[in-house]
Amino acid sequence: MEEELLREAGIKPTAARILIMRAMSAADHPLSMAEIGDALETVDKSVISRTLALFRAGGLIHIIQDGSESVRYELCRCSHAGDDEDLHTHFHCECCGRTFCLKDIPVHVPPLPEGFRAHSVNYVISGICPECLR
Amino acid sequence: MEEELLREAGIKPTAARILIMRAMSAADHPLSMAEIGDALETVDKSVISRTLALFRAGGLIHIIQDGSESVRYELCRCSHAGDDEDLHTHFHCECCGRTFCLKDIPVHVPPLPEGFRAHSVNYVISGICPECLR
DNA sequence: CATTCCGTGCAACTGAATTGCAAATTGAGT
DNA sequence: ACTCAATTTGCAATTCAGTTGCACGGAATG
Repeated sequence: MEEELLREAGIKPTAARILIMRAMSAADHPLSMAEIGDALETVDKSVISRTLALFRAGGLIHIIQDGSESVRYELCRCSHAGDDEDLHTHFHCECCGRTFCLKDIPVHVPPLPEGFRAHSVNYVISGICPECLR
Repeated sequence: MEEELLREAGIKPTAARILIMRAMSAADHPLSMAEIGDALETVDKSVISRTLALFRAGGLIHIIQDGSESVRYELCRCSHAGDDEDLHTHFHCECCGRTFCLKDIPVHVPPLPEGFRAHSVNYVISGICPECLR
């Protein structure tokens, strides 16, 4: 339940925060700030902005840059242990603008050159989705 | 030489365009619009914006979203054949903000589910670079 | 040489996101 | 339950990157 998750992350579970969390877990794909705003008309975008920053600091969500104008946010499914990414691939449709989670395609993190320390990965494939293709 | 490249792409090689091209090939990492602007103080940002759009349409450059506030652009090294990405990995340092090209690490494009058509790939690893780590 | 086209640079605009601040809400202590 | 301090919320104003409108100027064309 949403309240639990927030408490675990040390975040006070207020009404707005629960709503935002719920909207994100209801969606089957990463949401932009604007999309969250549309889904939750009672919540101001400034609150969404601050809440997402908070969630991110708490390791509850991560960011995806899919090539659309705005950044998208997605709940972490993995246990959050510093490294904050769910390692699956995303697909961004250049035609309809939607972003899909390709849960079955894992991201493989290659061995990095000496001295680099990896923290997260952004792996997005752009192209045309089945619906737009037909 | 820069002029050649532009002509090949069907782009008239004007002074500003050659300067921008040169700045990009001089850099060993992808540049943001702002960085190009800093390097070329005589060229207006509107010109840079329009030029980058032109280069992109001509398949000369591609985009990288590395998690920093702004998008970065990089010259394509590969022959440009519709699919416009150089398939190597990038590393973005969360500390100093620089973006490195990991030329030796190829991006492997996985087989996609039925009906998806891939066009380009954005593969960026974020973390801490060797210099910031010490 | 005249005319048209295109590139350039300034200024104004756009849109996403953030910040300042006052009002509302929360929850801790009594 | 009641009060008070601290936090959260929502509005308005701001910021900032990037883009667009437009007029000037130089290059290409006939």
